[in-house]
Amino acid sequence: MGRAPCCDKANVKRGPWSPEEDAKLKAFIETHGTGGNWIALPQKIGLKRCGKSCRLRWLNYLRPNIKHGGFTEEEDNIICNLYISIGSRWSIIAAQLPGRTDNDIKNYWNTRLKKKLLGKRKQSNFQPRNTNGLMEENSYPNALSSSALERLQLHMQLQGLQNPFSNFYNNPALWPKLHPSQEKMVQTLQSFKESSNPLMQNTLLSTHAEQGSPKAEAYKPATAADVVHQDAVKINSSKVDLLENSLNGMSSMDTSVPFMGTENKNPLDSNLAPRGEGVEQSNMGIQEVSALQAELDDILNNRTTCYIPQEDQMAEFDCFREINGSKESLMWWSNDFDGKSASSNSWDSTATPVLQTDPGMFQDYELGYSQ
DNA sequence: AATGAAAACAACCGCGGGAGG
DNA sequence: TCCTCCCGCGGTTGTTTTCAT
Repeated sequence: MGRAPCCDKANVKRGPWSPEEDAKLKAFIETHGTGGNWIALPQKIGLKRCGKSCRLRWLNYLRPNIKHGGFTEEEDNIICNLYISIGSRWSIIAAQLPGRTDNDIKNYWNTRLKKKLLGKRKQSNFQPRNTNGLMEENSYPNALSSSALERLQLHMQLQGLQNPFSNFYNNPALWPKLHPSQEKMVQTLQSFKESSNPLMQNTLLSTHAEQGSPKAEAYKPATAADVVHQDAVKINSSKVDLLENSLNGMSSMDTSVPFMGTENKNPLDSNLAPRGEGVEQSNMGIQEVSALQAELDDILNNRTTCYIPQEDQMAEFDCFREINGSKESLMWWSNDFDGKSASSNSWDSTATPVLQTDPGMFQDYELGYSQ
């Protein structure tokens, strides 16, 4: 059983839109709106187009205040930063760039920006070396998806040695505000763990309380900062869960949830934990328990593991020789992140683009405008 | 000037999730 | 609570334009 088609494909026109079709669609929507039903809209105005096609045409080209082409350097920086931190979530990225659509940004990234940034990458490089300095087969970077590797490389290129999460972890001012119910939970849990690290509070919240709180569940993240924050919490909560469960000797632990699941899109995540392996409870020896205890302590004390490329790996990239930015350059997010931006979207020109609030925010590094 | 390759742009497709009955 | 419909998203494909030879 396949999915039912959204329209009768035999009777709809496909391909480029004519000026007449554009005019019809634009005129109708400007006077009547979409009517809340894109599927029915083409019949209303006598267009032989799929409703989805109409929607796409309107959102990407016909609605007011759309900008095409001519991306500025600042926009490049924003796109690059956000891609590295949250991946290909184009709608979220577009929400930070008024007048830009997710499709436009996606195309721009795929056709130009990515090449601009990665074009200088040496082929067949970034092979990790073993202790003898020899290339290893099937080693970690090869196991990463091209997207993950791309983001990792971009991140390293732009941020030097910094793990994107490390500054984020260490600077509470960068964290997005929590839902009030979450804040309350944090306060409760604070005394429980006596942790001085607010992120750990969030971790505990996520690990032990979030699923049981409909309000917290309903508080869906929508900003770039929210997404990054959520990723960070997810990483640590998974790990803390596993470690705590291990140390508690829970025999019923679900080891089917690896640290690096398919949802985990951040390449750096893979450095935070063993790849895809659960903990063998029954065979766990004292040494393993000690190691886990130490690892848990690291997390609780905010000593997050991060991928630090070796000198020789760094040297493999032309880009590193071009970096003149500061290692402290990852202060992407201001305190202005809050719930109000969560409702923004790419076609809402009235939405406050949170990343625009500080024009100097992206001065820490420059893209390679050498061409 | 012709032609093929590459780049850029535009549109389509299918899936997931939310809203509402 | 379940089911259906629709919207929105991200990946992919198709078309057009530009560039190099």
